[in-house]
Amino acid sequence: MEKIIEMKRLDCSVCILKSEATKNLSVGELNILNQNCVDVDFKKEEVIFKQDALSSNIIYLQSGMVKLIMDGPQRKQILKIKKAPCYLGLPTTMGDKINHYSAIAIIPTRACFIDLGSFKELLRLNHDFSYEIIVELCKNELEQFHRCINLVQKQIFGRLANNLIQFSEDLFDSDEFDLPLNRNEIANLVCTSRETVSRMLTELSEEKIIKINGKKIKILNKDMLKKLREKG
DNA sequence: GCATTAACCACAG
DNA sequence: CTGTGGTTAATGC
Repeated sequence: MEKIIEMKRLDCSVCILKSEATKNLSVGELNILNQNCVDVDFKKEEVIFKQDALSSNIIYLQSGMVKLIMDGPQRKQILKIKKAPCYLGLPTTMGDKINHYSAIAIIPTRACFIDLGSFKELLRLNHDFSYEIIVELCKNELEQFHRCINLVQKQIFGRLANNLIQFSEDLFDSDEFDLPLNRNEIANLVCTSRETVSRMLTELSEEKIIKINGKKIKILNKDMLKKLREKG
């Protein structure tokens, strides 16, 4: 029995290559991590954690991509798309006992579940580790503030342009990519209707700013797209 | 008034 | 699931 568990244990040193925070861990601390985390593979559309469920894990995304969704009074709202490597659910696990949003894989995703107690222990033990976690949280907060301004003060072309640029620059590092969401979900992300997204995408295509073929998008005129983003 | 923006409905591939 | 057309309400010259 002990042996099987032993075999299933993972080697966190692999992840060290990716996470700014775990780079700082000593051998002993890494051992704590090693013995208190499990990694899981998720298929597209599988739920990684669910709103209103009890949360007792910090989740580290090793690979893949995820959408964060919150049930609002009117409808479900896509809060953000997150790409590995990153931590998931820091605010939802540290902020309350219960998840305030759900995370769903949008492509095959590998995630590491870290026991909350052990994670807190590492925060106490290693200041450099904690520092990196704080940096990640701060970046997240700034991003949210920008997203808020973007949503509230821009019209839909600006909002859509902003999100297309983010897909290209932050998620795919390419001017050509497959949309990870259907039109309805894009509408939800941009806070508009599905029909409006359709119309605007075809319009952007007619203006030769982007090229669309189903979910495939190619940005042809990034300058123009950026102007749209600025103008709102 | 008239124009613009964008949501909602309906219908067709 | 998507794209398009018609309609409608709100807002701003």
